Amino acid sequence: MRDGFEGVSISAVCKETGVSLQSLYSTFGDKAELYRRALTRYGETASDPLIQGLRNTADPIEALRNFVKGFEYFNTLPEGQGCLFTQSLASAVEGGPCDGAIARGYANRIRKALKERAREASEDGRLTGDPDLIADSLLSASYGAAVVGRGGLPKAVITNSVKEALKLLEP
Amino acid sequence: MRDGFEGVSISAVCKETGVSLQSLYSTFGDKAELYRRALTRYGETASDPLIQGLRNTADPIEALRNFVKGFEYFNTLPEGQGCLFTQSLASAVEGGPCDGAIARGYANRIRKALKERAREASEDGRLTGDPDLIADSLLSASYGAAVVGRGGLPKAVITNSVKEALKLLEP
DNA sequence: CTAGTTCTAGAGCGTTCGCTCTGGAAGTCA
DNA sequence: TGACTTCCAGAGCGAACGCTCTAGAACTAG
Repeated sequence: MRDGFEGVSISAVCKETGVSLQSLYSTFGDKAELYRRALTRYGETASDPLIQGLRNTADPIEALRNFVKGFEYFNTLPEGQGCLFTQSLASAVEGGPCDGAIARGYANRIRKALKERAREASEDGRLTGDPDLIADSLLSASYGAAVVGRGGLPKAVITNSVKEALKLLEP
Repeated sequence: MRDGFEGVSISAVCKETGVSLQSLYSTFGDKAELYRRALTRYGETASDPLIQGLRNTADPIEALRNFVKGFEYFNTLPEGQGCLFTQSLASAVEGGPCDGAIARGYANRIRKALKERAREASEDGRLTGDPDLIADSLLSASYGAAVVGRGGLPKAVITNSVKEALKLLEP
């Protein structure tokens, strides 16, 4: 996964996971399907909890602030690891096996959740400015942070971005 | 390039560019070097002008605003095209041929230029808030916009992010 | 023209790819 | 025990990979 769809071979996956070649093919069919299932799984374990966190935090401002603070996570990853969806979107080729569809689906769900909470905060009068602009700004910022973290740019870039983004969420 | 380092074969490059296999190898040596040269070339044609624009625009606020407005560019790209550096950083694997070093170098140069202009604007009293935070925020936002554009997310995400970022650059 | 250089199309090298197939070990139930 | 299923290591398939090599076309210089 670290190396993307083309960058890794099936035999490497077997070696790394200890799963036999046979099991792998009988379970997933082919490499493309394995990749899609991995992305789906990643969504379930990484993005779904994120969306849950956005939705379930009672206070909308706190929900959004927690989302932004989560960007710091990308400063803690070991070299060569990062958000699979960001990598998928940044390398998306329509028609190919990794066409970004799964990552795009999750992006739209996160976007929707962000908008809902931002509008909620706005209606409560606790957010100055257009909530839709802020929601899209935070969504885009999350991808930016993922790239910065994975790419090994100075950690201050993310830290500073978080600080700045949090200012948007102050009354 | 569209498909990253592993995603494209040398013979595909020959077919696409019309350059003979021999010429290609005698000029670049091997595939990894060709990739690095392509990235360097991309920096010269895409990022250097960007940095020049940041540096040469007399008014620092206008320079930063133009940088942000440039994000809209990612809304105009055909499918499967985008910023090579963003793709490189998002897929960076240290030790591999595409370890992100070139893209990282350009990132730091853009970051430096952003900081300089932001500080300048701040010293002129035309920027509220910490210029370093704003500079890193804009840098990160640029990568976010590149991902959003390449990934085919709704164009409004970038448009809204630009609008919101421009608000940071108002007095 | 000839001699020398530069370029290219394409065969071919060894390797690895995604994927299939087979032989036999291991486990299950009677 | 014996019939049956489930599993896995590894050989092997055709294709594509990165890269090299060679024969000859195209060009230049004198």
